[in-house]
Amino acid sequence: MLELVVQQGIQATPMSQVVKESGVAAGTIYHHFSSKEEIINELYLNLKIDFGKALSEHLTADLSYKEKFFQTWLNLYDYFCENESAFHFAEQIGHCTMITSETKQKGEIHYLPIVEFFAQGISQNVLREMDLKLMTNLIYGNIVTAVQITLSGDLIMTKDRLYSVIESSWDSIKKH
Amino acid sequence: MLELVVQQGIQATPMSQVVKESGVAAGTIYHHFSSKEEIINELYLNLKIDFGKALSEHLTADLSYKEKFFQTWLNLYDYFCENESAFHFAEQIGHCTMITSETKQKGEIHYLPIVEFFAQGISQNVLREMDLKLMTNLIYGNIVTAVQITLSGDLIMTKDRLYSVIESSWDSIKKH
Amino acid sequence: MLELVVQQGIQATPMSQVVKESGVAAGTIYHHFSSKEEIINELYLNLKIDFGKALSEHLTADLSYKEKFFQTWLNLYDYFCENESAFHFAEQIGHCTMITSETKQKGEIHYLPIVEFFAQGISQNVLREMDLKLMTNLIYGNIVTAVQITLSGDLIMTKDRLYSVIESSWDSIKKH
Amino acid sequence: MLELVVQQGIQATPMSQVVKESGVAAGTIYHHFSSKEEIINELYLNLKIDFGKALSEHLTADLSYKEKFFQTWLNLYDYFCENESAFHFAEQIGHCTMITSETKQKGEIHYLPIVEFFAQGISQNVLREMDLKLMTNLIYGNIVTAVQITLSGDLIMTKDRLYSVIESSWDSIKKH
DNA sequence: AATGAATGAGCCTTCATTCAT
DNA sequence: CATGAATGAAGGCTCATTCAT
Repeated sequence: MLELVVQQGIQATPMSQVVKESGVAAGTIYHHFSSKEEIINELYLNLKIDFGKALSEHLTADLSYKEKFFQTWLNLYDYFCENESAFHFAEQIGHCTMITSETKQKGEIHYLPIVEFFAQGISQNVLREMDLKLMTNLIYGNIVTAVQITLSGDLIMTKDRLYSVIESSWDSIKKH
Repeated sequence: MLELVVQQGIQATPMSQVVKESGVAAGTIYHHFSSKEEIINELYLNLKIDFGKALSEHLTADLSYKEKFFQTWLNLYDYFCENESAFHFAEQIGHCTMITSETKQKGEIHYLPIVEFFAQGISQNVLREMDLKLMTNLIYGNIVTAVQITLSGDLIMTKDRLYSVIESSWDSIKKH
Repeated sequence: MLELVVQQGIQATPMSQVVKESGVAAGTIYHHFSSKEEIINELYLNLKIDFGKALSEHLTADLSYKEKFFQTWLNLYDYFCENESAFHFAEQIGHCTMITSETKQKGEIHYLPIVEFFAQGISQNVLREMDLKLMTNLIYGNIVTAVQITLSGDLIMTKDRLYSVIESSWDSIKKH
Repeated sequence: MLELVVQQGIQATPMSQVVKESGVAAGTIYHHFSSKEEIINELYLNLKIDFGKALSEHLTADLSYKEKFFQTWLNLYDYFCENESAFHFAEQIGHCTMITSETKQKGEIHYLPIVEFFAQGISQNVLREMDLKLMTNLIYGNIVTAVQITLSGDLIMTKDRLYSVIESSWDSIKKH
């Protein structure tokens, strides 16, 4: 059911549509969730879990730090491109007041491995000194930009272009 | 009048609120604009003009290319921090279907000097080879990230931190 | 529910009034009908069915053609006088664009027996040669006129006067 | 200016359109009329005058009573067919509460010659005994029916058909 | 637990009318 | 006299939510 709402995409989706697509009655939904806000928060959390999972794929021990960075970057990029509605949902979440700060905090847990990964990079002198929040958001922003351009269709995202962007990302945080 | 609606911030703002805050009657607004959509589009365009103006401030001829980049970056960052509602409005614009593609096209005109600035950087071998759309969006994304963190209050944006971010931005596109 | 709206009478009646008089909430109405237009069309069809039923009452086999004509005429006249709002509704329907041609077509089905009755009259040489559409509309118009005068109260419609009108109607289409 | 509103046709026409089409400002209109209702009433009266004029055209002294009836009938029929908007306006007038009974009374003055014509017919034993109001409305209704069918385009109103209708009208009131 | 009809505040917009200029 | 910007109540309709069954 949560999946369905994600596929709908937006928090702008009326509950009436959710009801129709989910195949259950309005009352039934409100048996499980106290409000639309709760559904959105639940969804948000589920997505964060998915993101967390996606991020750590294909990260074998034999990869160098930079290679791991590239793989992680690509993991999120691919996930968003393949789950367009999840991406748009995540995009909209940022600009709506429906997500409680409590939920946001809960969601960040799933990003801890990444934050940890960046922290390691800094302590190992592979990445430059920078506030972790700043650094992670900067890179996340880069990925979002790449996904936006890819999905908009304004530009065909060739492999060359994509790797050039990742390289940019890397250069922006790597130790000089 | 446009200013007032911008201060409201969001296109999700109901007209009833726009009416209340603007201090004029509903009919009055519709005397000047044919629909909410038109208001939003008008606003969008006005903001783009403002952005364009803000971007080119303090760009004296004596500055080096990198210095100009820094100044431009700061110009937009400062503008957004000082016009928080304009920032939030711009953020939401991206995810709503209200802005016509015609309006978007018109809006891009005001960014031409920047695109030109980046193009120069590439042709002068100061910046790396990269699609212009990609490059500008990447940097724009960096600024947005910085503004978001600043405005969220999660992190105090000291001068050091800010310059560290701009340096990151620069490193991500400068010629190796 | 349909009945209630008919009692309101007019399609010029605002939905807010329909809501108030019907005793249900606005949303409830739109739960059953997708728009005001649909309500009006539904109403129109229901009325046509009622008309059709009313028209064929008391038509026993022992009546002569002329007597059947008189009875039919009176049937519609009585129906309109007893269902004043239905009459006014029917009157207004003609001048509004809300009724779709599809609905109109559906509605005409219920008039077929009458048209058939007139056709028989012509083929049996009881009625004069005349386009059926013209003939039925002429007689319908006579009835409407009589009802209007009756309901306006400008003139007391005595039995004598009424039969005089029906006689006029009859004379206007009977074979010389 | 009045003409313009008639051409618009309907009382459903918004004043804003009247303003636009008339070429004068809203305020100007309200200098001359205290309300939309007054405009409609004024229009109504003007039309009644026009009707009155139309009715008595081509009525030369050499015509027989029946011929005069035919001519009068045709006068109104032609007037309506040639002034479609005036016809529709008149049609709508009946079903709206905007026309005051005072106005209606004033309007009837212009019909007096017709009423007189029918009265003569009765007293001269050419027409049957019938309440004058009833008789005039019956005939008026016949004309309206003919015009409606003509303007609807559902049936091509040939000369034969038209004269057949007028004959029907005549037969409905002529002395047996 | 599940239903879905019912709710009613709120949405964007229109329009007859007013009033300062 | 003329203007037209301003008014604000009212219009049709939506939608998150409730509640009797």
